[in-house]
Amino acid sequence: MLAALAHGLDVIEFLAGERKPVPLGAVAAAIGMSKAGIHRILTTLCARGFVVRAEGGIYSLGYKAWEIGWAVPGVQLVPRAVPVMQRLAGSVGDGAILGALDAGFEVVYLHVIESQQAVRVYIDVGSRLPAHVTATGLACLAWLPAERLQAVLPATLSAWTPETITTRARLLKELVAIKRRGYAQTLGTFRQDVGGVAAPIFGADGNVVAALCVSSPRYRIDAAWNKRIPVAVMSAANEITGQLHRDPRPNA
Amino acid sequence: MLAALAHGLDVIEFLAGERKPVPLGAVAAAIGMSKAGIHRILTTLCARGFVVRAEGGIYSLGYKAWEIGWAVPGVQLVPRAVPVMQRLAGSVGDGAILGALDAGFEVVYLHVIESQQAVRVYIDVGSRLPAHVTATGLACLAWLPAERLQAVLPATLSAWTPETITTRARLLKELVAIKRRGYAQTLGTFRQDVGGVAAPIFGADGNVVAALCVSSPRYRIDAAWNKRIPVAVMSAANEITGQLHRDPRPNA
DNA sequence: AACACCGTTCGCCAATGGAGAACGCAGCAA
DNA sequence: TTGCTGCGTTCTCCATTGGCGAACGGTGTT
Repeated sequence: MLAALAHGLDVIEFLAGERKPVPLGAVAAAIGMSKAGIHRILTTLCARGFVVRAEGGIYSLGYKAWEIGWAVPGVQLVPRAVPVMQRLAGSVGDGAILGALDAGFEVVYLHVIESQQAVRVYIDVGSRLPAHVTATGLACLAWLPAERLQAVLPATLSAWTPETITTRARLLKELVAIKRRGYAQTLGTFRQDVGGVAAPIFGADGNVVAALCVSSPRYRIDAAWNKRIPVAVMSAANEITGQLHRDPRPNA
Repeated sequence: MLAALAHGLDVIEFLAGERKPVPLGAVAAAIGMSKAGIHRILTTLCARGFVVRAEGGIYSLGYKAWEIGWAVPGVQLVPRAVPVMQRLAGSVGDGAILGALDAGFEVVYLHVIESQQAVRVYIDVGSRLPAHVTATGLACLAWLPAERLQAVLPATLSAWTPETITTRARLLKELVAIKRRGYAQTLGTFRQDVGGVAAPIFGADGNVVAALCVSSPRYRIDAAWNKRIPVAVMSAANEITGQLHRDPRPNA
C-alpha cells in the first residue's frame, strides 16, 4: 500500500465527510498526521483541482472531484433515469430511489427523488447499505449471473432487524421468487417501519446495472399500495432499460 | 508536490477519461510509469474503493468516486434544481444546463437536461469552459462580489470566436449590463452557431452559487425566442434560489 | 510444445515523504 | 504599544518507501 497516496485519499474522504470547508489543523487532527504533512498533501490536491483553498487556509473539495464522479462507469444512466423517476415519484406520491451494486455486496444510491409526503424515508445519494437488507439490493442480486452471485455472497448476513434475511438459504429462495415475480419487495428488513419495492434495470448488454425502488413508511403500505406500486415501479424500470437499449452511450 | 499522490491522481483522472475498464498495461503506458509501479497504485486505489478490479486485471473507477463527487460543496443543489430544470426544458423545448464557477474563472457543468430537438447543443456534465465565453459564466461573474471578480479575472481573455469578449473593459461593461438586465445572453461567443441565455442562482447566504442556462442553435434564436426564453430562465432560476432559501441544507 | 503476452511478485537503492522545530502573521489582552 | 497565543506555512534532516528492472506464473496462440 502506498502510504502517501492512501493518506491523500484519507484527506479526500475526510473532506467529503465534512461537506464543508475545513481548516488545515482539523484535517491533521482527523487523519492523525503532522500539520506539515497534511499541508503538503493539500497543496498537491489543490494543484490538481481536487481540493480548493480559500483565504486563510481553509480547504474543501473542488469540482474536479464531481467531474471524476460522473466518469464512473454506470452513472451515466442517472441523467436518463431522472425524468422517469420524476414521473414515477409524481404518480405514486412517494420518493423514488436509484441504486446499484458496488464492491460485491453493497448497494450505493445513485440518485434520489424525495417524497413530497410529510413523513418520508430519507436516503442520501452516495450512501451504502448491505444488499440483502434493501429491496434495491435484492433486485440487483436476483438477476445477477449465478457465478457472480456466488462470488459476492458473504459468509454471514448481518441482521438489521428481526425481519432481515440472515441465512443464505432463505436469501437464495427469496431471490428466485423475486426473479419469477419481476420485482423485489421488503417490509421491515432494513428498518422495522420501512418497506420498499424495487425492479431491475438492464444495460445494453443485458446485465443488471441498477435497480429502481419506491420505499414508504410501513403504515402507508396496504393492499392498495401493493396493487399500484409494484406495477408502476416495474414499468418505470423497464422504460429506463428501454432507453438504455435504444441509445447505449459509451458506458452504463 | 507528493509524487506518489500525484501519480495516484493521474491514474484516477486517466480512468475517468477512459470511461470504461482499462487493462493495467494501458494505464502504465498512459501515465508513463512501470507496470510494477502502476500495479501498486491501482492496488491502493482498489483497497479504498476508488477503483474496482475486474477478472484478469482490468480496472475502472468505483462508485466511491461517485460518492465523493456528491460531497463537493455546492453540488447538493443539483437534486433540487433537477425538477425545475426538467420543467424549464419542457416548456422552452430546448435543453437546460446548470453550471457553476470553479477554479476562479472556469465554468463546470453540474447537470444537463438534453434538448429533445433533432439539432441540439451538446454539453457534457463535468466539462469545463472559460467563464467569459459562456452565458452561464457571465451570469456567475456578474453577481460576484467586486473583489472576488478582480481576484479571478485573468490577464488575457482567450478568443474562441471573432465574437468572444476579449478585453477586460468590454467584459466589465457587459457584466454591469447583465446585472441590470437580470440575465446573461451570448450569441456566437463560444461557437459561432450557438447562443444562450443564463440567469443566476443564489445560495442561502446570498452569493451566486450557480447559473441556469438554456442554449440553442443560432438559427432557432429569433425575436420570439428572445421574448420567451429569458423570462422562463430567470423565473426557473429564481424558483431554485427560493428553494435553497427555504430549505438550506448542510452545504450549497 | 514453444512462444508471446499479459498481470503480478521480488529485491534493491536512491529519492522523498513525513516529523519537528522554527517562522510569520494574524487577532487579542493587558 | 507590546506581548501572547493560535493559526498556516516553511525548512531541514533521516529513515522510509516509492518506483524500477528483472524474474515469475498464468493464458492463449501459432
